[in-house]
Amino acid sequence: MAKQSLKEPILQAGLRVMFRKGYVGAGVRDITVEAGAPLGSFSNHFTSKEAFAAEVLDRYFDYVKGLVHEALDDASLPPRDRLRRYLDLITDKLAADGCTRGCLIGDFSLEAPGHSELLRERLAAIFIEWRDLFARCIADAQAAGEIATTFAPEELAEFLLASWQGAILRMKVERSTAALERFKRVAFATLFAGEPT
Amino acid sequence: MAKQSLKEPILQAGLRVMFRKGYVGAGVRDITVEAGAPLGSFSNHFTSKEAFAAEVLDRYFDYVKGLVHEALDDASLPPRDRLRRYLDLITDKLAADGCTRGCLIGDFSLEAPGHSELLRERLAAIFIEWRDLFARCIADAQAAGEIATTFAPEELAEFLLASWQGAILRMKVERSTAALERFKRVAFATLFAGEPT
DNA sequence: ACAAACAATACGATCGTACGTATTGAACGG
DNA sequence: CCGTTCAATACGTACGATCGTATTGTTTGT
Repeated sequence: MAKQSLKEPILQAGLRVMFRKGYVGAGVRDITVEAGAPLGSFSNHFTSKEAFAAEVLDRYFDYVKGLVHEALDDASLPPRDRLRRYLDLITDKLAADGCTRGCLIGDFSLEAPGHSELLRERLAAIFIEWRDLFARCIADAQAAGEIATTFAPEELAEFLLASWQGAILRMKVERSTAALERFKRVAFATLFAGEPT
Repeated sequence: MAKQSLKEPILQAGLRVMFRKGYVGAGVRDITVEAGAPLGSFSNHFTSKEAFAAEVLDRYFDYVKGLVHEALDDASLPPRDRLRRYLDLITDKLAADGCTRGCLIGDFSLEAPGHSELLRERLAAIFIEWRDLFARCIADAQAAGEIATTFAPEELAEFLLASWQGAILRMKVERSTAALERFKRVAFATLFAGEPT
């Protein structure tokens, strides 16, 4: 080994800067300056900005998966409440940043398909994995009679994730959590309502 | 007057290019080349890229409003079917482009808040106007007993628009209309379901 | 000493913007 | 009815900054 690597700080700075400025808007220099690293270190550790972004995205998704498990694996709560718990958790985190940043996965979803086929494919894979995590919880809720079985768990999970991204998008424009709260209010009264009696 | 103005062609080219590459990604040169106009003409007609984008956005929203009225003012259809008609209309248009471009309003919602306060404010205003158009139709549907009155029309309209943007986002990643079709299927069975009996 | 990583600089391309000039069509005086 | 004038617009080009990337030492820890 040589000197202590700056790879990790650069990745973390990349996450922050890309949150602020998006994939295209985040310059490599912006990132290295934020990391307190020289520009050359970027070339050294990453073959391209695109490959770098893919790595940032993967790490971010790992972080998100941690939050998902934190909420959805909580056996002390009924399954339906675990879903709400997740959304509340995210709401708090987004509010803590003043509603200025959203979800990197959603951000990249809008930008990346036009710029990078690599990122687009990574995103597609992420959504599948993400959806399966939620589908399991939804299936449990359906089995417990908390949620109507009109739709398959995967179907509801896809709808939830996509629509939630839409709510986050609105949050950024309005600089308010109103869209997030509205999503929860409406979704849990309709989408995640019990069986029609 | 002098020579025929190239302002209009440049605006139309701007719409196309920004669809493909986003706000940051679309260079002024890309746009003028697409328009077959010299770069100087851009400076002449627009004070900045930001102001230009605002003008493109306004024109795009005018176009969208045309589609909204086309679907929502169709008195031959019951109100609830008009909503579906609108979503079908958009689905067809997005599918016609191979699911590569989405909605400029959604695209800008992601990028603009971090780059331009001007655009952010325009977007917020657009969403309000847009929502009111749908709220009226939803109110009619509620009055006709087609949609449950659990939520206010404005509330449902906001939810619809935000979630629909989320579905479009997914469409771009998956290059398929599956997310759009799923949205309609689920939303009309839950969100826009009749009164619980 | 030898990899690995830092560190500094430079490349060509492209970025958004600005400026000076050429060209145009309509208004106006005779 | 014609020629001059004038504002508006097109147009070509150039600026300084920044883009992503590459290259070349220099330092560091084992």
